Amino acid sequence: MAQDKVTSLDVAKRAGVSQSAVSRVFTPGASASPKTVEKVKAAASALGYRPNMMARAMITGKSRIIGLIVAYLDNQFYPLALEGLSNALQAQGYHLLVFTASNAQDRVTEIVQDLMDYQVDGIITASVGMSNDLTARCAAAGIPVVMFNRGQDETEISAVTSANVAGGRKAADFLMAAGHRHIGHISGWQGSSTGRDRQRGFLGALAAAGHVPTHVIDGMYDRQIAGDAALTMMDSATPPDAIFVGNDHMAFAVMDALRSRGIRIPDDTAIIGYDDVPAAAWAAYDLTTVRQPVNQMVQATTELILAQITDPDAPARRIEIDGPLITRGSAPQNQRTKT
Amino acid sequence: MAQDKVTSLDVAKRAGVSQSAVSRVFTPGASASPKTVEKVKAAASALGYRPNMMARAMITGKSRIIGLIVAYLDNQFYPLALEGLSNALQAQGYHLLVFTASNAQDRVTEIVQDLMDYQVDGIITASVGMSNDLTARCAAAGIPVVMFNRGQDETEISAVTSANVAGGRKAADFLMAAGHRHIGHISGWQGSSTGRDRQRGFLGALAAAGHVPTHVIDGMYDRQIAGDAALTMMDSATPPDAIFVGNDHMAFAVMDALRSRGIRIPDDTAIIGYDDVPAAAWAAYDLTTVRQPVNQMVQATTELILAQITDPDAPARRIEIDGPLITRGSAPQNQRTKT
DNA sequence: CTGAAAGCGCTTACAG
DNA sequence: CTGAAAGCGCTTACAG
Repeated sequence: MAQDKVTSLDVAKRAGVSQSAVSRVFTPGASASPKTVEKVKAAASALGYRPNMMARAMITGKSRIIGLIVAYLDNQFYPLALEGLSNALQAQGYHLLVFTASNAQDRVTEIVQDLMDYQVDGIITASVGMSNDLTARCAAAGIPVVMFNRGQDETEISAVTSANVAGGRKAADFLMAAGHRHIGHISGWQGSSTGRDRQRGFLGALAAAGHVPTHVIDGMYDRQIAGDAALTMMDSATPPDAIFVGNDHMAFAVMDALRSRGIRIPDDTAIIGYDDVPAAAWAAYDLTTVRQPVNQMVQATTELILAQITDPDAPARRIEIDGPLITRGSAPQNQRTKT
Repeated sequence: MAQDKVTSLDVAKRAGVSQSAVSRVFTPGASASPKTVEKVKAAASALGYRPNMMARAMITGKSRIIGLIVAYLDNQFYPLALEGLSNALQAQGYHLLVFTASNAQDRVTEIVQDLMDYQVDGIITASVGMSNDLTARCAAAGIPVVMFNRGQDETEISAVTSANVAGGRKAADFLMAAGHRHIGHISGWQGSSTGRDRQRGFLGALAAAGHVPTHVIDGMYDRQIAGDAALTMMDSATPPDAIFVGNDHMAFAVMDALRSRGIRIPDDTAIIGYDDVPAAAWAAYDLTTVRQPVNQMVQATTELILAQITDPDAPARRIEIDGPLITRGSAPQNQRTKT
């Protein structure tokens, strides 16, 4: 069943040319006479021949495979990024070998090892921290790495993020302008750069205006923890009239939790999230949020990794992309000043 | 920078053995004396050697890569499936090469071609129909294919789905038992087996009880279309007091649309979805839905594809996994009978 | 158990 | 432009 494995030699025989000629016809920068091209193409399609990428990869050292390490596919932002990355790379003739991983450091080591075994041309990590050791190994092996939606200060490794500090600032400025004076913060995981940067921008802007947050709790990017944190705040002596939540995924949980207590949004408490995932626009949440421009981030990541693959000496770069605050019902403009 | 490319020959020299000996030490079913193993392992780790998967793949004809074709990553069900599939396969030493694609038939042809170029050991398609031609080509090339969450009648190709007909029936029985008599249906895309099967089960159960649906509209697995369909139903002469929606993703849109009109759920209209994605349990929706047991589906898919890779003569199988109806607030039990 | 040798399916100098 | 030949890094009979 199946006379599989049609090789370039088979095509060569049928076309009456050498095996090298066949190879040249299928190699982009090749030189072959129109006549040869024609004969080879005819024979190839008759036989159903396609060059073996593995063999090609072994010789050229280019697999045209890019490793992607992701975690948390329950946060809508990442599937969207994955889809965008896959599409953008596909258009350039590259493909994504996906590895799902938690943030556990040891697993990441193992995974990067696996990735390297596959001779991937590059690695994109989304929502995973990379140790310096790992970074060093990739550099030694000449494998470009780009971190997506995560920065890492200590190492000189490329990273693409949104302008998280500025974003946190926007959330604070917006809330203060809307007249809020009792503002809480349920942050993103403080073990991540996104969580830290957004918090830094947020608290910085508050402090600059002489304000102090009612509460600051690490939501760990977890629904349960975030929801509980919100209730803790409301049960305190100084319940906030607005909460900035470190990402949309947690903000939805916070809204669910508050509503379960009969707390009205935004009347009793306004909510701002971060990401602007599709569900933020759904009527049930109608969430005011700072947008992470996922398409631009995907494009920058793609360009960066491709540039580094093309030129191994290309310097690591850090790209920050600014995103607007999207005003929706969960935190309207001039809420308190209308009173 | 980087003395990359440590080959088995380098290790052999350092260990004082032949290159074949090195290869044997790294080949699972090999035979090597303890002394050889020790010397080779020492040399290998000193040099940082790891076998080149590409070279290995070329010889053995096994890449340990499985192609995954997905679409619609905005429907939470698929990211979850992707994550599960990736984890399960990773545990078996396989990895997923991801291709995102719409259902456009031509693109799929092209993609499968790409996939075959990479010498993938198998292909899993999620939410994509495969033409007979494509199926034939894969069979000819000896590449196992498993369709995930989609069946296809005409071809003898493996498929794993939930028990969609039974699921549709459950939705109908539940709604009738709850006392509903004016029941509408916003179906999944009728170009898909899931959309058709759920509808068939649903309408069949209704008919068996002597009931006729108030409306049947194809929601195309699209939020906008589904929401509009719901409003169309409510604006008609016979507004339904319950709607069965073809999947959760559309059901959320339907709930948003109805609420925007001030229609109360479930008091005015009860809603049932299909999938039981995580968001169905979120308080804002609290959606009654028929669960697709994603973990079991993932496991069955993994076992099936691995079995077919191991034994090329393994017959194609169709596996249906039954899932329970999960009762939540959007469609309570005995709703009308309580009145 | 182990080494020498052939070969997987290609690309790429090397001479024409 | 084109063919013969070497070689990419491995695995796997084949003889010891």
